[in-house]
Amino acid sequence: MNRRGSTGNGTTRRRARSGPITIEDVAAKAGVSAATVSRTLNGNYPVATATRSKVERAVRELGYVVNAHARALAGNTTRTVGIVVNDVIDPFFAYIARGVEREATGRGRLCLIAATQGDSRRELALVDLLHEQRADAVVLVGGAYDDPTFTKQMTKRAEALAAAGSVLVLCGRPSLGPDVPTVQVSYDNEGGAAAITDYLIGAGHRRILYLGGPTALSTTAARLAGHRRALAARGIPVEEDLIQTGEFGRRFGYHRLRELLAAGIDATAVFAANDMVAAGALEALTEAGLRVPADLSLVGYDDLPVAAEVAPGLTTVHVPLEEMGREAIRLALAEEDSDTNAAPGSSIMVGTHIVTRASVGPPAAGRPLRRQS
Amino acid sequence: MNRRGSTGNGTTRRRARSGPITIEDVAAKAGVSAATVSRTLNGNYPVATATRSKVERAVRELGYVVNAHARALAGNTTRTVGIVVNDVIDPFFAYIARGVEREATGRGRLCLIAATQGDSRRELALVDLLHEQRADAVVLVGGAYDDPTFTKQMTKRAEALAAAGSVLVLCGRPSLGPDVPTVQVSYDNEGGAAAITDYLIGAGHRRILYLGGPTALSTTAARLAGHRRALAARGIPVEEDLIQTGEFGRRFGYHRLRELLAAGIDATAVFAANDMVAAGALEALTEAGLRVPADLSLVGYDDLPVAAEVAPGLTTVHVPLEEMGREAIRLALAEEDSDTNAAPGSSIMVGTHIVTRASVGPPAAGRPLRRQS
DNA sequence: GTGAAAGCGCTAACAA
DNA sequence: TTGTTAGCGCTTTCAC
Repeated sequence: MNRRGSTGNGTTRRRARSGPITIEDVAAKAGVSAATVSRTLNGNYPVATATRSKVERAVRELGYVVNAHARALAGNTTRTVGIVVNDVIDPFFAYIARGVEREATGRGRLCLIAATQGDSRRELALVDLLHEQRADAVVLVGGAYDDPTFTKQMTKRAEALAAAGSVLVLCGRPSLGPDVPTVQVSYDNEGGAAAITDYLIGAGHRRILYLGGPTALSTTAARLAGHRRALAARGIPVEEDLIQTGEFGRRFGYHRLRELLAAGIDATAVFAANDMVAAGALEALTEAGLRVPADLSLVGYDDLPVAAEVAPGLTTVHVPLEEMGREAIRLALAEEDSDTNAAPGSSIMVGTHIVTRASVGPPAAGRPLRRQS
Repeated sequence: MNRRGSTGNGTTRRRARSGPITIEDVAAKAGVSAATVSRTLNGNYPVATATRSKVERAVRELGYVVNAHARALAGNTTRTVGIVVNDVIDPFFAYIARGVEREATGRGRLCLIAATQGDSRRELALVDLLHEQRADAVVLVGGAYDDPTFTKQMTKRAEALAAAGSVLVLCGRPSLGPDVPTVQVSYDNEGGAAAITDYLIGAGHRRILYLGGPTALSTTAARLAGHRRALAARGIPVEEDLIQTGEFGRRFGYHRLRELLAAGIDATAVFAANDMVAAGALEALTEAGLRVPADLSLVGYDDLPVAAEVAPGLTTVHVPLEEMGREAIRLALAEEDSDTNAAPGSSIMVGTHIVTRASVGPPAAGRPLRRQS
């Protein structure tokens, strides 16, 4: 409905209309052709200065705003990128999203964002939706689903995207397989974990409780792997009682450590799988009347804001999340912009480093540790 | 480049092509017309069951993905909404963004997001960009700019959007004026501030330090106004020394309170203009060896995650941020979907309530308070 | 229930 | 430097 009449209009005057202002309207008002208006607006073609000002004036007076969809359709270029996250609140995702948004904006792209709420089917549907939008790149962040069916379905979408000249970017999540056309941005998850475990060992700790993080998912299981590796490298036996995996949230850290404390734990330090878990652990410790780091040392992972906000500040592994988001777009658009379909799937790994705050000290004497009084 | 050849193809067979798969390809494969494919896909028109399955099969086998831009152009419907925030990291914005994203997704819309980084000119440019995208609604969140030129420019955009059948939504930010076509979602900023001040008074406090928040911007100045109003209502004189406005960040809370503590302050409670400031204040207090709430009570505003994360938990004013985001989209799309151009600018105010945690107690005896030792 | 045809608003050859 | 002319891929009358 509300379509403009055909051009077969009896009068020679501009036809009276109510619809949106189009490039034709601007052209008419400026006394030039639509092509000239287009060229002026896009500035990718020589236009006489006088013509240019006439056009600009007409645009201003008419309040003309180009229709991005018409442009996308005709020009075969959308100037948008998509990002799919678990949840826009979670700082882990939010920082990556910030990097994506900033880099995209810097390259003149708008950013489509969608949240899965941890639902893998929604994730697939959202990738489709972003494909429909013909986004120049679709970035998938963190939190993968460890399910072969899912992997197959996502692989199909990666291929479809690639066939359509776009690209699926895996940001901080496991690969879909060697032959799947994706771009990958990862960080040294295992290395960071090994480094901070080694840091704890260097501070004199031998009995370190590993707390939190799912057991299965490869990306995050890497942290535990790094922990084990560091222990092994120093010849410290791994005691399975000291490996307490579970979830990634603050609540898990609080509750599990609370239980452990009630039973009494024989450890001098806690390595929480991420800062959220660490914050929960700290709460349990404080509640139990235990001081950090005097009674127990504590480290986290990710270097989220909460690590700096708790008291004492958390020594943790810094992950350059925002940088990863930027890198995701850089890589994706590099493939895109350089017309070469050459690079079948570039991939990059960013480094991590330890941020020292106040939560680590030498091992305390008395053990096992229990809730006080 | 890469355009398909004209239809004047010598052969009767499907022409060999490499370009994207279009609705025509699906139609050919299913042995129906493009119109039928369209109707099947949109499900808004009767299609024979047999035909439907043929089409669905063709879609699946070809891996066809509809082109949203072509659809938008032809159907005059984009199914996207836009949101402009200061920064995607800031929980205040992130929660509202979550509401917008969820409500939009629930209504089959995709969400375009962009961040201003506090730059008003960027904000104007981003609204233009979202207009180009023909977003069904453009939501502007918080952080307004107190500048008549800016207001005029944004007003122009609100009008342009309205003329184009879209709508500008002001979410938690001041009105552009009575005649500007916008939708507004606000919260009871002043009421919340009055309520929590009254809560403090009820707990026995008479000398309350108000800390943080810009002096100028109307939205946030409302908090100070509410504070004053509650004091006045109880007949407590306002002492200007106890009004310490400034910024909205954690750093401000920390540094300003630290200075005040060094000089000694004669107050029994602190009302921080938001939870960030409160967190900073708490840090300064802890560092000074003062206990909350034993030595000093402390309240915040917004009920951001940090309020629950610090120890002791902050008693604060809960602002239903996510709900505001949802409401923004509901209102905007209600105007949109009900074709009535009737509602010139609906507006809604959501309520706030106090969340009680552990940071408020009875007034301490000894005063003035100083840094200990 | 289905097809043919027109056109959404723009860009990109190709001429001039 | 500018205008003319085809479409981009889809939806939607209007017929049948």
